[in-house]
Amino acid sequence: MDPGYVTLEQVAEHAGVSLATASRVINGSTRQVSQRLREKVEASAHELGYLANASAQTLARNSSSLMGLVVHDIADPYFSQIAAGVTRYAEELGLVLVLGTTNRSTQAETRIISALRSHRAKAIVIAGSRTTSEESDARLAKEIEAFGRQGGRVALVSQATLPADTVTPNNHSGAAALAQHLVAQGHRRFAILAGPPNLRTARERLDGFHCALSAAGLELAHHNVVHGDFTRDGGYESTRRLMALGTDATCLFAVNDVMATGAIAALRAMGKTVPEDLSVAGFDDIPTLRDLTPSLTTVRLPLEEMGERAAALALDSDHHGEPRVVSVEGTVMARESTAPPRN
Amino acid sequence: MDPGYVTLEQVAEHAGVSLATASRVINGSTRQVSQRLREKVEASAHELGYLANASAQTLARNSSSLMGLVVHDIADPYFSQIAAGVTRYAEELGLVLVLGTTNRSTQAETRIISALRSHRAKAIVIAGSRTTSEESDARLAKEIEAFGRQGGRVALVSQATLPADTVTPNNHSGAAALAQHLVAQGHRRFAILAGPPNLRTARERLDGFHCALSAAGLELAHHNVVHGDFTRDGGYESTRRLMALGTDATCLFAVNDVMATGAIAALRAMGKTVPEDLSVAGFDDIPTLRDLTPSLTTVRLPLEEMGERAAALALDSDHHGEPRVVSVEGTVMARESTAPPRN
DNA sequence: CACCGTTGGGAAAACTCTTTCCCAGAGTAG
DNA sequence: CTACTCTGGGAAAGAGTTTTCCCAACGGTG
Repeated sequence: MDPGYVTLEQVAEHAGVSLATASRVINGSTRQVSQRLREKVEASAHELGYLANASAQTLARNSSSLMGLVVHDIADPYFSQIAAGVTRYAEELGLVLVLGTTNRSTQAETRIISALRSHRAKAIVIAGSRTTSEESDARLAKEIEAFGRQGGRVALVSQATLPADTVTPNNHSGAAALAQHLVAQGHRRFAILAGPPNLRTARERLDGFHCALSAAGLELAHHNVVHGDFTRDGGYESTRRLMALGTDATCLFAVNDVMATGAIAALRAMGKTVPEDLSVAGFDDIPTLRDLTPSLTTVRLPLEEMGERAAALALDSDHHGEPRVVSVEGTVMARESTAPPRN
Repeated sequence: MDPGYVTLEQVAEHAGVSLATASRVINGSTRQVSQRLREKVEASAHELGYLANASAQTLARNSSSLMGLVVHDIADPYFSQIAAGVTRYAEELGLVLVLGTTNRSTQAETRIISALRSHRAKAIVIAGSRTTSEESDARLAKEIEAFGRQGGRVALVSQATLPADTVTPNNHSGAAALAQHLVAQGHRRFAILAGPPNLRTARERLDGFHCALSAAGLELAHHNVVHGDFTRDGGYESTRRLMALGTDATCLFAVNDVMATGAIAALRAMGKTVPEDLSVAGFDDIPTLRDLTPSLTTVRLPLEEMGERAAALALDSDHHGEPRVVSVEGTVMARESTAPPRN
């Protein structure tokens, strides 16, 4: 009856040494083992095809080689980019990455984090903007705190209200820079697809854009700001509503690229051409969207790098003070979807 | 000194019962526990904030709640779609998903699988076409076999040479159906961006397309088939090479959507318009690419569903015979990037 | 009322490692 | 030559669960 795996005890026996010695050979412990025994153990391990039992190791060491990543939706290119960065960093350190998706449910989020806690994960990266709801934040903060007491560390991507290291895009300044660019192009009246009203990221981009307009002495008409889902279809839908009400705007700013994509599709369906009838700009610079026609004016965010840096923060175990905040600047990518307005 | 976690023993003590009883209450075992004790234990567990140690459970049960997913690149929308399907299924069953990315290295692949083996994962889904290299397949087959002996199960997405359950798109028939559609539109001379020569998926799509042309009595000129990377940039590059050599084709078939995207970009850069100067078709129907202009004629694959079905196969533990193969048909999506050729 | 089967509780072994602690032997200094 | 310090090996004690095995109590049958 082949159980399918070999234990360290069998390796030790096969090599004619004690369990302790075998253990010391397999994982280079601080203790020395003589060359002779070392070779014997290594030979036996190889011959028997020994593979350590990770759970037993985790239990004995009380620390695992797992790292967690929590995203809203892995099929969303925004998150899959970040995931690629986190993955790369984890792989480099020989860590195993656990992926949890929340579908924007805070309940799922706490469930996932508690699962990671139960697995004694080393660190967790939580990506994805949070709603501004106080009460779900409190629940999450409690989980994070519990995780910290266990010796785990958390880093966040693009959200700064929780007590943990954070990598956050400077949404405010990115949106402001975009606004300045558009104003310089000659636009004076803007419409905004502002996404969900309580989503922090969406809010910051809206605010940044708004501020820059104010600074330029321009007003943003209330009826030109429409809220909707943070998705392609949300952008489509919001644009239809905006146009149905009529707008005098010459430029439409969607607070992320996928919404901008939906907006362009909606405008095309209505027989409007971009940028001739209306300019459209987005935010994020999603790689898969770079080949849209017209190509999208947007703000580039180094998403993969952000993931990597968040992973690095989460795994930097010798920092123990105030949460650190790394702010990442976006750069305006001027492309075809915006053009000076026709007078 | 707060260790940060509560053990089952502490719960048992707090509730005034034995460790065995506490264990039986927390995970509904087959054994009954009286209502009275059950409530006491539950109350204690809740009061102390008990969270089971997953490693200890895995060790004791010799079976974990982990499920593995192996992809080439999580930022590639093809894989992130599949990942979304697998995730959904895993989450439904309360399993924790471990994500491994190989960057198309078979070495990384075996490393990841052995890590999953060491964690006593329940099942693994391996997504992504394999190269047709015999020798790396053999190594992988050995890992999979070892995993099976441990009681784990593997399912593959889109590759059928290994001895494990497989969900595979019918690349051959999908490409053939696409070819038929294009021939019916009036095209007679085709060029193909065939991807890497040794990549199974690419090969099958090429073959299917080729077969259908032959059946229609059409030839495929050798110089009209160009190989290159399976990526957006590979498509761009391949198209440039194709056009530099000159082609008489009226329609260009790229064996996946991202390559088709690169092709359209390259053509545009050369001042050619699609579909007027040249029709372009792809394969996969990546959602984020649906808003391209012109919209892409392609073959739709239900990627998320494929991921889900693969997960289901991998977790269906009462099947123990020959590997099963689930074939998924693609459907031709006729859109704007192809049009009847101008005579 | 004796016997038997069932129910529910607890003690303890098992799972596979890591690490502490102890000990023998070798080397070194006084 | 003794005493002391290293060095490297092994026995055994954990780590936190699950599960087997044993036992007491109870209810029903003849």
